[in-house]
Amino acid sequence: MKQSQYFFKTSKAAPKDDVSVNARLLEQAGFIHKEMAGIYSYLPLGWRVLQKIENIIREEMNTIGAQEIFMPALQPKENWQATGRWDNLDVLFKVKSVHDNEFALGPTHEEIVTPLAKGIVSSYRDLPLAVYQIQTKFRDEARAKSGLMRGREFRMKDLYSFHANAEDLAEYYKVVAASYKKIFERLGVPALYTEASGGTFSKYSHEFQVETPNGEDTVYVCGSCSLAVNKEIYADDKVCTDCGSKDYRETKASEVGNIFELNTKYSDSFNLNYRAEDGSQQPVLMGCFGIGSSRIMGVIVEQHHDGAGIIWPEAVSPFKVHLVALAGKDEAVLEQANRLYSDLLAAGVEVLYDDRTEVSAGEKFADSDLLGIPYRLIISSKTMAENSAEIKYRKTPEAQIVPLNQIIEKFSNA
RNA sequence: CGGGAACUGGCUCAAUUGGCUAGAGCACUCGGUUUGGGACCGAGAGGUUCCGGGUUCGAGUCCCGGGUUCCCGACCA
Repeated sequence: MKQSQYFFKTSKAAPKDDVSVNARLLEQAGFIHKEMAGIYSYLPLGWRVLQKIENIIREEMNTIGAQEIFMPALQPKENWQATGRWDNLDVLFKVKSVHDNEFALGPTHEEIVTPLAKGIVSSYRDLPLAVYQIQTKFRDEARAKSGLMRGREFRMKDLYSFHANAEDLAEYYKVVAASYKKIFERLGVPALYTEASGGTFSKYSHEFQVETPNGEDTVYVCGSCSLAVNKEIYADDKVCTDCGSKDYRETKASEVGNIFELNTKYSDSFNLNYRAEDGSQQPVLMGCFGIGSSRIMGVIVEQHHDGAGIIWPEAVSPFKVHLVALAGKDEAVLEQANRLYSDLLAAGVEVLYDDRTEVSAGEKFADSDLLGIPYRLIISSKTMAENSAEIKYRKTPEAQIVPLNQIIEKFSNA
């Protein structure tokens, strides 16, 4: 993509109010734009990052046999009344049309997926099943805050599983937990497996917490095995359920995933039953497993930045390479940069090309640091004299001169 | 939902005790200069000072009401 035509603009001044690192850097660098408190537009750069995050999640969901579906954000009032949440869920958006029809704007999708499964599941032979979606969620938070960390409209992957018995549900719960661990590692934000309350559905749940000073949660991390406990259920005499240690340290963290055994909570509300082998009717057991993909984008920035800007992990960077032409009025330099850009595109390398001719070198470097793409390729009259390009790494001060004929090979497969 | 702070051009800010035609930088347009760490000169365009009321000869500034945003807390399937 040529930067001169790309739908974004960096700003020299940070946004006035936003103090959180992710809000400040993502807005200043032109990845997102705030529309209201907790509600953002994603510009091409930000949208690419979100897509990368969600594609990694998608790959891992598919790997554990979950099937992708897509459910509506606008949902029938009756379903929410059936579970009692029309009146009891304090973050629910209720919308009314000009015809006075009322709907819920989905904060989560148990009220859709459970009746949906009724049409599919009728026998033990149909179980187990797992479906997921990646969707925009709506929750009227009392206080939206910290950029993408807590929004009123946000992105989430939600997985729902259906089982014939508790053992099968417990088994899948472990499979998902292992999958989540891998996902957060791939995303560059390793998460603490954290014991938490089960809310209204179950005795317990597990959260995936990423340590960050800006996190909303307080967790206690076992010093010997790193199993964590959320403050909400932590006791002073807590003994680690995994290794028996009593040695805990306190830390701030942000919840990026949460997994629950719903058991028959929603099956009961919607009479989701199956016929067992002995001919009896039995309630289906359910699990629900969430990952906040837009929050993760914020958490990644909170963890990966420096004074000059963002430092994207390669797996989620909007582009792999930032090609910067320092051409000025030197047509030959510009031509060489253009040629390298074409070659990189032809080789399938994701490249953002700073082709702007009216912008000083210093400004280009400052913008490049702010954007945080892992590899910067510089073409200038200096590199041209050596028939080479300079590679500068975003996360280290290091730079190297590489002959032009080796550039494509270097980036096309690594 | 409680407390605090803020709101002036697309962005960041200024405007003396209530006083003249609301200024500057960034960004933008035109011309020129410049190109390895946020260059410069000249010209130009861009405003319902969050909204509504009030006080006053006169309100960006003072008063009342409302809104929005950020921060702290409470809340948080």
